[in-house]
Amino acid sequence: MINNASKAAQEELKRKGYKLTGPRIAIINYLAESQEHPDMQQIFAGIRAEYPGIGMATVYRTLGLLLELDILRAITVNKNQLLYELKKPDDHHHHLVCTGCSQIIEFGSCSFKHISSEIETVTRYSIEDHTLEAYGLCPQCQGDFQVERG
Amino acid sequence: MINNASKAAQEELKRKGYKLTGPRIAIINYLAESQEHPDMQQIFAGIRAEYPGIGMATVYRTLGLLLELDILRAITVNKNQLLYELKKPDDHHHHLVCTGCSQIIEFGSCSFKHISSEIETVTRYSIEDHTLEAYGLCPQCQGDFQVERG
DNA sequence: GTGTGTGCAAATAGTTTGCATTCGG
DNA sequence: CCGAATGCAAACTATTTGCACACAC
Repeated sequence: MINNASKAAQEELKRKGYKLTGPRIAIINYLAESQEHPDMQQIFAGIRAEYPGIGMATVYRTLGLLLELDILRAITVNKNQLLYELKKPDDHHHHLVCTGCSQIIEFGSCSFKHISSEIETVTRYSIEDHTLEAYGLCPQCQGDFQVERG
Repeated sequence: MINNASKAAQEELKRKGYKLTGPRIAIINYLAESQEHPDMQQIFAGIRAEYPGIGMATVYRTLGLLLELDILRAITVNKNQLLYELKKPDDHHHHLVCTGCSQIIEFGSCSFKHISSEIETVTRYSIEDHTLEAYGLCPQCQGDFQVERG
C-alpha cells in the first residue's frame, strides 16, 4: 500500500473492474514512491529489483492502462523523452528541466489561463488542455559552468 | 530556390561549410513549401515524389544537421509525435492542435515571459527556453461534434 | 472455475551506422 | 581531384502482438 497515491491508484483500478495483480501493484508502488520523473527504462529496472520476474510487455501494457484510466500522466521533455508521473488531484503544475544535469523540478505558476480565452476568441478553437515545459540551468549547473570557464 | 525560407536555409548551409547537394535542396524545398507541420514519414514521402532515389538515412541525417545548425525546429505533439518546421527569424509562436482532426495552427500570444522571472526567483534556475502546446477542437470539429450528438 | 493478466518470444516499427560509390566545390 | 555526402543494407533500439500458462476474483 506504501502511500496514499499508491492506495488511490489501486482503488481506482479495482473500481473500474481491473484486477489487482502483483505486477500492477509493484508498478504502482514504484511510481508512487518515485520522487523523480522516471522513464520506461528506469521504471522497468526499478521494478525488477522488487519483482524480478516481470516482463517488459507487462510494464508497457500497465503504463498504457494507467494512462488510459487517467491515473498516470506522461510528459515529454527534450523533444523525444517520455517521462511518467502519477496524477494527484487538483495538481496543475509544469516542469522545469535542467539542460545541464537533466534534473527536473515542478513549478506551479501557469499563466496560460490568462491568455486562453484570448486565443479562443482569435482562433475559434475551444481549448481543452495544454502542455508547458521550461528549460534552463539549475543552480548547481550554473556554478559548474562558472568553474569550467575558470 | 522556391521561396525566401528555402533560399535563406540554403545560404546558411553553404555559409557554414556544408555542400549544397540535390537531396539537401529537395528536403529544404519541401520544408519551405510545406504549410503544415510534417512528420518524418510525410517528409520522406513528399520528397520521394520529387527526388525518387533518396534514402531514409539521408533524410534523417539532413534533418539532424538542420536541427543542429538551428535552421529547423522540432515540436512534439500528443506526447510522442515529432513534427518539423523551418525557423523564421524573430518568430516566437506556439501550436494549437485539434484533438479531432489533428490540424495544427500557430498562435503568437505567449504569456510565459510574464512569469519567467518569477519562476527564476523561486527556483533559482536560469531559464533559457520553453515549449507550449495547446489542445482543443477546431471550429469544424466542434460542428461535427454537435452533429454526432444529433 | 473462468476469463483477465502475464511472461516469453517473435514480429513490427523507428532510427542509426558501416561502407563502397557518387558528386559538389 | 578530394573529401564530404549518399544509398543501401545491416544493426540496433523501442514497442507491440500472439499465445500458452497462471492467478485474481
